[in-house]
Amino acid sequence: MGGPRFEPVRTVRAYERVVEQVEEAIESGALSPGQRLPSERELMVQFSVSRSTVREALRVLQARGLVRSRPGDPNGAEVLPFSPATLHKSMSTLARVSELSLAELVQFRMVLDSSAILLAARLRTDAQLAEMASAVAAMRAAVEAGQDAFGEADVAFHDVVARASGNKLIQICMDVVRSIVLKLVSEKIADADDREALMRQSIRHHEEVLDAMRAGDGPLAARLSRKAMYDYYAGYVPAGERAALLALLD
Amino acid sequence: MGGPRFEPVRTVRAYERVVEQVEEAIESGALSPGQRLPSERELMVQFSVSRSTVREALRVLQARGLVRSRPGDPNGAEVLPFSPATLHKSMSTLARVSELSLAELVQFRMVLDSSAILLAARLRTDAQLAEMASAVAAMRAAVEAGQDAFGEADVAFHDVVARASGNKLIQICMDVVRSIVLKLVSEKIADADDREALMRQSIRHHEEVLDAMRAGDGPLAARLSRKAMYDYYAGYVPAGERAALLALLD
DNA sequence: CTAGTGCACTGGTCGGACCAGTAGGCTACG
DNA sequence: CGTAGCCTACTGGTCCGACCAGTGCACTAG
Repeated sequence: MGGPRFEPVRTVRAYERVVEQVEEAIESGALSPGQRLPSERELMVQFSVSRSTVREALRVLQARGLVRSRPGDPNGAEVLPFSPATLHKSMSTLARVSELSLAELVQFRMVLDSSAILLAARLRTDAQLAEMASAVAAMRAAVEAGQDAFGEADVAFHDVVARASGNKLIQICMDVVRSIVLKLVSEKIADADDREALMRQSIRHHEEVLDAMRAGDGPLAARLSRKAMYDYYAGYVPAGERAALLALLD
Repeated sequence: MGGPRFEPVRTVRAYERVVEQVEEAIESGALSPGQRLPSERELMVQFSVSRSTVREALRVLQARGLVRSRPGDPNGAEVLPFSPATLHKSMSTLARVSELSLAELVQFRMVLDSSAILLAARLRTDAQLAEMASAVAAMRAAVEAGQDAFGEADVAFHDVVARASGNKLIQICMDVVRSIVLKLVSEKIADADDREALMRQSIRHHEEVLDAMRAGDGPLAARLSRKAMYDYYAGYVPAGERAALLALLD
């Protein structure tokens, strides 16, 4: 023992080093969204690697949502502003391959949504409160119109709440998980009668939550929102898994 | 108007179609983790594209964490079991480029952690409770030993809680966000005196949470955990942003 | 002054080539 | 007969050169 500690040699691929450098430039702010990378032929000179290597690096960067390239564009690849698209992608595959149950997803939404509402009840502006109210009004108007309009108004409501929570991470995660849940649920949509009853119930719940927020009672609003989410989705969740959701209700 | 609705032709890159097919095979279960893809030269025959195209597709799949390839391996690329690595990656870049503040991250942890504790208080087994107790004991023993051991014991505690919550999504997100927070905080570590006081305080808090869970009082345990997290991290959070964290305390 | 045409780029794809690894069969030696 | 060592047939990683189909811009012809 003693003597120098040898580390296992980690062979670093050439394209990985290209990725690292470009990634670092983007995250450090040296390259900001909207700016262009040099062309592939220019990059292969700067990095002194072949175009194949440059292209593989660009594919990785593109898969990570950092850049986008268009054929024929006289400029190089474009640096993109961050979008939760890759977060969404990886969470979606997580949901599929890792066997996330609908119950777990809904439970996660209950947690995030009620927390956002708790925060929003204390931090929201009056303008945001008005936005929420008009979203609920849109929901009411959409009962007859069709399910698309109702869903959109519902999403709009929760979007305002998420924004009002002041936490971008909560906002993004709610957005991602919500769309996954909606996709799962849309595959087994309830029949028309149930749907209309569900919609009316949901509107009532939203109004209650809104009232509680208006009154500044965050904990109440949060509790109501959990109950609302449960009532809305319980029918889609296998009976055996509902117990986990009930554990979140008071 | 009227007439056929023409959609804009979406030029699909060759490598994208390769990605789609392989991805579909993996997510449908036709290819399960541990299995091998055909070699690149074999794939270029099956898809009748060039090797460059196959390789770009493999780079994308690798960036998504679905496969891994090793040079010299007589088999092709290996199909990987899902790991939260790409989720972690995208959330990390989110934290960096999208300017997530430490306050937002800690707030997110407060939400997830307290929810996990709330669930765990009702769903945990006795064995898991014992694991938590031994983790706290390890924390106590580690105060003198060093900061690494303390941190590991702390992580172990929250890991058991996350598992006991029964929600894999919560578990994974907690893991990801926790490591990001720890990385941010480790850069501005408190000086030794404060640290020891923090550790002792943290242990006391963990014991209180543990007691509440033992008593089956989930809401109390959850409230205590939020308070504990706040006390532990408030010192690292700029004063102006602490208000958002306080909004989660009762 | 404008409409139209090229040209000089871009990224996407292809094919071939070489290298450095690895695994497993084969051989030659003990 | 058993084994240590070599040899070969693969693998992925990298490079090169070529061609195509787009795009934007300058230039030209009306």
